Amino acid sequence: MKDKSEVLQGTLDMLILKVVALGPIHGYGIAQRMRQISKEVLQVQQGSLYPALHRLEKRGWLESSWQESESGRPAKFYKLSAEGRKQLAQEQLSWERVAGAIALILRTAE
Amino acid sequence: MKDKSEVLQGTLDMLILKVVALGPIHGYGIAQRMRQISKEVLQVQQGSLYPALHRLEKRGWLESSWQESESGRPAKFYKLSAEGRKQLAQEQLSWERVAGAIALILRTAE
DNA sequence: AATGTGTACCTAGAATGTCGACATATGACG
DNA sequence: CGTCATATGTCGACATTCTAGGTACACATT
Repeated sequence: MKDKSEVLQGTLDMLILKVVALGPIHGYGIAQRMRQISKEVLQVQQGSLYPALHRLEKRGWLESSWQESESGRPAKFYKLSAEGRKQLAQEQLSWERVAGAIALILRTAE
Repeated sequence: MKDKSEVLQGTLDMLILKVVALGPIHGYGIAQRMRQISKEVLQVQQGSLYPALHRLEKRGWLESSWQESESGRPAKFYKLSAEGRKQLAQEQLSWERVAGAIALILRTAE
């Protein structure tokens, strides 16, 4: 009966990569931006966000550096690596393939 | 580097409910039908399929009965219950909401 | 007669990912 | 001084899917 768990398993990495691709941004900002662009639908929890960021950095798709946030406090800014850009492109293709297939099923008439 | 894992986490239940909604069908047939409709994209593994069917039956969304399959051998046929129909409608709505939100993010220009 | 292939069911264990809850710290504002 | 928004992080629980195994029967091929 959960109403708020809105991030589809397996899509979070792609979404993060995509948001970071829009320009360097810190973790907290990623969550805000995702929420804003998606009109409040996609709400990443912190317990999902930070592990995901570490995962992506470990795999070499993101690079980070400490800088000052807009509010003047320290924050870890992420940017996309070259490999991250490739990965994003691939995940996007895969998403479209699968989402298209699901649409086919859902649209099948009785 | 997995190439074949094609079922998006969280969508399997919905897909199964939808395929069963097309008419009574046995488990093995569900996998075939899904694969066929999706043009070979969605390939459910048996290790995912059967636990899912038991899960769905336990929750009261599917009902089963042993009957003869087309090949003459016994097979467990599933049909959608009234609650299953409701559940399917709800999951479909939720899917469209989330898939739409993801599309918004992916389409955001730099 | 033996072997393989397709149908049809099933389970156990591992891997993964997400969430809820918690913990920490700072700056701004009343 | 307390509270809120910002900002990072961890930990354990939970659900889901996959890999890999198993059983059994029918039919076709060798």
